[in-house]
Amino acid sequence: MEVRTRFAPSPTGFMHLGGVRTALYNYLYAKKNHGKFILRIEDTDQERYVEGATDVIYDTLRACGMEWDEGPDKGGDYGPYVQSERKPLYLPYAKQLIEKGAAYYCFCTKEELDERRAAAEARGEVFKYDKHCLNLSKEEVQAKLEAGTPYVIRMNCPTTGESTYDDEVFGHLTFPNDTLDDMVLIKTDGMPTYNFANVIDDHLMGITHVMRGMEYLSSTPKYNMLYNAFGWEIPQYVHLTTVMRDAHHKLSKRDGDAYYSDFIDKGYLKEALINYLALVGWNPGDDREFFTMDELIEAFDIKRLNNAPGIFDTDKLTWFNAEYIRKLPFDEYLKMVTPWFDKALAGKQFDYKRLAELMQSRTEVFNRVPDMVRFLVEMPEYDLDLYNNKKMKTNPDVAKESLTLVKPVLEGIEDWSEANIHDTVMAAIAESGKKNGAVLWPLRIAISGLASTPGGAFEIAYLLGKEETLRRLNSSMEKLSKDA
RNA sequence: GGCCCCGUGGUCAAGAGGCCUAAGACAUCGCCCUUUCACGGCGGUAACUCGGGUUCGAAUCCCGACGGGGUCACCA
Repeated sequence: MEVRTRFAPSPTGFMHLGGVRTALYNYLYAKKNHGKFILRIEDTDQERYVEGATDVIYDTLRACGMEWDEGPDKGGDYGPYVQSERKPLYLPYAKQLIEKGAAYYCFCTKEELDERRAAAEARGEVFKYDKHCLNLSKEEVQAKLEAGTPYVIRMNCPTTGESTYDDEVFGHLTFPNDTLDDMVLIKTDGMPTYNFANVIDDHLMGITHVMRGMEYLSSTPKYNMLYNAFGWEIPQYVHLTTVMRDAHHKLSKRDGDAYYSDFIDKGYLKEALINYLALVGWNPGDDREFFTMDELIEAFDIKRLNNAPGIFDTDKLTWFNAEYIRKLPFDEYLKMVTPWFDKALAGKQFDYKRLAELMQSRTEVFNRVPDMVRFLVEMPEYDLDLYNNKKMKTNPDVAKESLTLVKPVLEGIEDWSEANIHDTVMAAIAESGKKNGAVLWPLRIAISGLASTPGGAFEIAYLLGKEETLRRLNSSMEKLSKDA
């Protein structure tokens, strides 16, 4: 039988990383088995409708390389793929259930239920719908319906015994039936609830493997009752663990670190994000860590899905990102880093190509770039203490001598190329008998004002240009004789 | 609180009774390379939640405790 998986997000306007991972596993499993990956939009909550939200879903999935085989914008043999467009479909199924005695009309209002729920909570009890409306006679129900009384349709759950099912990740699961609540299938507005639509659609769309977050673990017995009531085959369940921010919280929008776009905006590469995400809760069984999408497809195996929640480690993601950035073809890196250079260096002319060469191995996340290059346009205030470096055998006094030595040398350089600056200054140092570090360290400090910079004294002098280099050198020498 | 799930270093994890004196990666620390930093190379610190069983033998199986998470909506 052909494998058919689905990703069924509700359009909230953002793609949660946990959702991206769920989509990814669904995609990988389908592709691995030469099956179909279906995209279905679950928008049965009309109050939560967000303009443009489906585009966010499309764009994210496509950007990551998870092209779906069937979906709202693509069609397919099982459409429509947007639940709100499927609305007329659901009621007849609910009515079938009523005829079978597996569901019933309920006329209790939301307000009444809220009151009863509050009362139950006040008594320290768990609220469970008491099947009040199940006891209504056929005539009473008929009368209320004819009178146009608003209603919902509830599922009639057993209150005794237990339910079991098998999950590919969690194994054999057992739940006592007395904790099952008669969930609403059809809402007052005629829309199905997720709980209902999900079952109907998964069946109608021929979904063979349901991979979703483990928050559905305990409501799955109810879904199974629905499948059974209809006489439908129950799909394979693959419940995925939660992606956590730390041991106590899942990734949430409040941290500003939960959405795909948060990370892309910060300058994380989607390839790095996908690669890392795949590894939170899954592993290939060997020591491989780097995967292209095709390699993930090849390596993916449900059996290697973990059943303990995983913490999303930004440090590791950042490492992945830095690795991916280093592997970028230079031209691509240059293109990507340019806007980040612009952020700090706006207006001034620098040799971006050379700067990029120096920066590529030092870039972990693009949003850290501006702070790393800003010193080129604005000489930082710095402390004379920076001239103290034991290993370089330098201190403010040594620095003063070194800078005095190097200044006329720099002034005399006509061809301000990096190579020429290097050769000329190195020759002068050799002639003076000084140690390289004793000259080069102070020089770099004098023209950068920073303890660490992307590149050494020559690279920075070159980037700055002769005029600015000498200007900084002079001002640093002044500072040195004034304060030292 | 009821029910359910989970429990190997700070993090991701390998491990499916002897191969474990517990792999690998990130982070961290140290050394080397080097005109700084980064890259790269080498090395170190660091874990089976606890308590009972079962067994000749347990990180692996069972029970309990503890800890964490999930779920109890006309949200998905």
